[in-house]
Parts: sequence; C-alpha cells; structure tokens
Amino acid sequence: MRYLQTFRLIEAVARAGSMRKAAQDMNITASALNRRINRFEDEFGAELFERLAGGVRLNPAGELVLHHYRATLSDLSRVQGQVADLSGERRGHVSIACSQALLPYFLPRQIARYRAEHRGVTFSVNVRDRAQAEQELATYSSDLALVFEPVYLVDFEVVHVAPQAVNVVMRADHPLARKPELRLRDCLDTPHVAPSAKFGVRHLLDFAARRGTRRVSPVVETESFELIRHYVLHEGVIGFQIPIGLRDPGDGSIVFRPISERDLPPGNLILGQMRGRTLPVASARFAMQLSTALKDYPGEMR
Amino acid sequence: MRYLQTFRLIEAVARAGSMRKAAQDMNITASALNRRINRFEDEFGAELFERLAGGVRLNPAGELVLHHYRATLSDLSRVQGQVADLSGERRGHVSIACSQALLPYFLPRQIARYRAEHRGVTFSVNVRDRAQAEQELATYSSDLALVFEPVYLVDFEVVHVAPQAVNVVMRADHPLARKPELRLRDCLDTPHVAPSAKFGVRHLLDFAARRGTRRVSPVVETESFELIRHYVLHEGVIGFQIPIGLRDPGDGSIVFRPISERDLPPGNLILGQMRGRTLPVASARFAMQLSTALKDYPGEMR
DNA sequence: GCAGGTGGTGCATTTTTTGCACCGCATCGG
DNA sequence: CCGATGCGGTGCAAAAAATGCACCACCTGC
Repeated sequence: MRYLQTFRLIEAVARAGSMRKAAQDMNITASALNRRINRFEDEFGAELFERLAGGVRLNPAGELVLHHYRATLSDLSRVQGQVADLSGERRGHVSIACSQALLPYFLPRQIARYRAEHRGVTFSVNVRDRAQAEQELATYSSDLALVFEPVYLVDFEVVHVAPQAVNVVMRADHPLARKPELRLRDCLDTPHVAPSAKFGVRHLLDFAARRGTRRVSPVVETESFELIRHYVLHEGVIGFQIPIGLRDPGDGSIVFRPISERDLPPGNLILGQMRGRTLPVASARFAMQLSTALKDYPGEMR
Repeated sequence: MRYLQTFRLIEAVARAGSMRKAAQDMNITASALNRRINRFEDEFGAELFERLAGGVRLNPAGELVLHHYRATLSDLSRVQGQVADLSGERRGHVSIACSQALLPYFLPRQIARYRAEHRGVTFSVNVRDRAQAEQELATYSSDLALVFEPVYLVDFEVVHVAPQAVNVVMRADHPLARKPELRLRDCLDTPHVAPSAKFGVRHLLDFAARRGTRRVSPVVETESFELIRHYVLHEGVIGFQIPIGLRDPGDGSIVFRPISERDLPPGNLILGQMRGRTLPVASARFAMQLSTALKDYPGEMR
C-alpha cells in the first residue's frame, strides 16, 4: 500500500534516530525524506520528533502516531486476509512470539497440522523471552504470544492458560532418576544446569528456592534450553525444563521427573494476544487450534 | 490528511453508486477517479466494486475496506485529540446520537457544563431513533449514543443504564391529574397522543397494551415529542414521555404522572459506544460526565 | 577553529496525477 | 430495431507533485 509510505518513513526515522540515516535505509534522499516528514507534521498539526543536535527522536505525539500506524497496518492486513478468505483462498500470515520450550516439538507439529489444511497460510516464529514477547504484541510485531510465565503487562489479553510443572531432566543413570517425583532440595543439592534469569522456569526456581532460604547455583547457566537438554547427556548433572519442551527419545538415554508441587507449584504457559485487537482470520483460527491442542496436552510429563 | 484521499474517493463512489457522479461530488474528473480506484484495487489485490450496467456497487471486500477506513479515521482523530491534549489544549470534538427526549433539558445542560470547563471542545448532536443510533455507532459517525430502549445490536457496548418510567403528560385540569399514579387502562381509555412505532416509549406501550389485550389508539401520532408536549395544552388529551424529557414549567399549566409499574416496567435509557472502540479523550470524558449525571437523575419524575 | 555530523531550503528534473477526448458496451424508449 | 443516453475504461498531453542535487546554517567534539 503505497499511501502509507509516509508512515513507513516516519518509522524508519524513529528507528534510525536520524533523517539522513533513515534516508539511506529507505533508498531516498535526505532532502525528500525531510520534506515528507515536515509536510506530514504540518498536515497533522504537531511535530512528531524532537530535533536534537545529533539527530531526531520521537516525541510523545510521534509515539502516538507511530502506534496508530502500526494498528492501522495490522487492521489492514487483517482486512486483506478476510478478503482473500471470502474469495475462498484461505491465505494469510500468522506471526507468533514464543518461548523456547515450544520450539522442538509443540509448535512445529501444530504449524504443520495447520498448514496441512491451509497451504496458503505462512508463519513467522519469533523466539522471545517473556518480557520481549509482550512488547512484541504491543507493537503489532506478532499476532500471538505463547509464553511461559509472562510478566502480565496491561496490553496482554489471555486467550488460554496451560499449567506446566517444572521438570528435572537428566541422564537415565543419574541417582535421582530412581524417584518418580523429586523434591526441590534434592535438586539444589545436586550439580545443576539452569536457564538464565529472564526465563520463566528460572524465575519459578529462584522464587521457590528463596522461600526455602536456598539459592539456585547452576554449574552452567545458559539462554538455550536446547543446550541444557544436550548437556545433561555429557555430565551427570540435572537440568530444568517444562514438559511441553520434552519428549522421551525412546532410547532410554534421558529421563525427566516432575518436581513436587509442594515445593514448586506449576507455572503457566499462556497464549495471549494484544488486548482488544481483532486478529486476522488465519491467526484467530490458529489461536483456536493452539487452545484445543494445549487443553489436551499433558501438564505433567509425556 | 491527504494520504487518505483514495479512501475518501472510495467512500464517495460507494455513496453515489456511480463513478461519474462521485467524480462530480469530489470535484474531479471521472477519468482520474476511475484510475485511482483501479490502481487501489490493483495494489490491494481485489476488486472493491461490482461493475453493473448502471454504475457500481460495493462488494463484500469493498465493505470491509470501507469499514477499515472508517475505523482508521476514527483512530486517527482520536490520536489527534490526544496529541492536542498533551500540548495542554483540551481540544476535541464529541459527536453523539441521541433520542429526542434528551434534547430539551438534559443534553443542553450537560453540553454547556462540559464546555464551561473545556472551551476548545465542540459537539455535534444527531437526533436518531433507537435503530439508527446503533447504526450511527457502527459506521463511526457518532462516538456516543444515548437512546431510550435501543434494539441491542452486537456492536453496541453499554456504558451506562438509567431506568426511566414512562410518564403521562397532560394539562393540569385533566381528570387523571388528580391521581398520583396512573393505571395503563385509564390511559388507554382516555384520548391520547403517542409517538410512532419506532420510538422506545411507544414500543413499551404497545407491548404492555398487548399483554392486557388492549391496543394503543392515539388520536394524534407523531415523530415529535415536542409536538406531544405542546399538543396536550390545546386539547384535553394525554401524552406519553419519559421524565428526562420533562420539566415542570412552574406555572402549573402542565403536570406529569408515572404509569404504575404493575402495568409498565421502567424502560432503560442507555448510554453506549461502539464495541471495543477506543474513544477520543473528549468523548470519553463526556461519557463519564453523562454517566454520573444520569446516576443522579431522577428516574421517576422531576 | 576545523572537521564531520545534523536538519532545512532553492531550483531544476523526474515522476505521478489529472483533464480531455474518445472507445466499447449495456440499457431504455420510441 | 435503432439511436440516445449513461456507464466504466484508456491514450495522450498538460499540470502538479515529489525528488535529487547543491548548498546553507547550525551544533558538537576534538
């Protein structure tokens, strides 16, 4: 849609922090860009940027305008989706921000299932931590967010909640593997690998540990859940993960056990969208599929 | 905002039902208009109009696009209002669709009170019957609707409810004026003036009368509540009205009495907005003022 | 005080949009 | 049956708008 070009330019300037840089990014002269911005500010009736010595920065009015633009864009693509839909094409695009735990099994399967029925629908999957995911919704960068223990922000509208107990993952020959359920103190007494602070699993662990006046002191701390799963194979340590990101490989090499609910209540895996927003058809349908899939998914193990 | 011109043209074509007529309305050549429409359809990826022999008509895709445009426009003006607001100006515009009963006393007073504090805010008051008022919200033609007994449509979001008992209005020397409360049968036995079927008051009367296997048979039927109020002065008949549209003139020429709740439950005067829409600041504030004013307003008489 | 960055501007050039004339087509009325 | 009329669409030249280029004034940091 060419008529939104000016907004695209505004966004570019906001991102670049300088008109000249933005002009380069958008393959246009700084002069042309400058004039479009100025003209828009005239028509709109207010300046959008603070003119500083080293460039420009959005002022509050600019923030509002940019938000309006993103909302408009989102609504427009929703309309395009609906139009394609009523011509019987079932086209569209779903963008989802999610936690890492969804990557190995759950999401690939769900996306494949959806695409099996609607070949015209494409996906973008953005891995974000729980804070970023909500930001992603607020800027209309993603339609949906599926995150473990999000930091309830105002704009986050919960679509579905799936409880997930934190599990311990370890090699099958680990001493703790003999018990069907583990106590938190046993885990903390054992050398362990843990995700870094910005993840929900770690947040729950830290919280529960503090309650017992203990501390989580990982031998390896990482941002990658995949690394955790693989690391426990190389050293006799334990890792933490939620069941939706786990699956028994079948060769008996690895096992997982839930941590007792007495020590650690289940966290919530939450599917959400931007509050009050009307989602494109494809996203709305996919969200429904996710909801029912999550309902049937085992909260404990699998 | 010039960049929305194409949408304005689309709207004009939809309204005129023909490109040539729309071109005249918009002071532009039919050729230019035609090309803009065609180009937009190209970019958008779908036709918006059915090309008929005698002109064009919006197809479903076009309806969606037009709705998107109106929503965009509404959001944009909201943003403009907010921007003006944060520069401390308190500007804005409030458009309200309302029933006739609000015209003589309630709305003028409320608007004046609001404008006394915010001189920069302007108003448009559109008198609509209860069906039209909801339509008005759905097309973003009005921000608020204040209607008696609306025909609950899906897009109508209730902001406030104020019960209003139907009152009988008559000259002070009318025989029925002696009773403090009237029965419906007495009213129907007396020559009466009533509003036409599309109004809430009449709807309630018809409903209640049918329950008692009676019929409302007015000697004068009108769309004007003002006419009703004045007509009862000239002939010894009674009229029907809700208390918010009534006020004792003080000279004792006219009186009003409620109809017993046994015969006729109070109707609801409802303040509403388009579902899910974020109102401009001025409209939102005015809606709050209306809510509190309605809460204090007598539901019976005054 | 100079070098390198910024936003803004006058003017010629390029791109886009518009107006005019005209086409093919469907409908309607004699 | 056949013009007359009104419709959407198109080729081409004119008008209007956006752009690129060169340049200005300004600020900042070295």
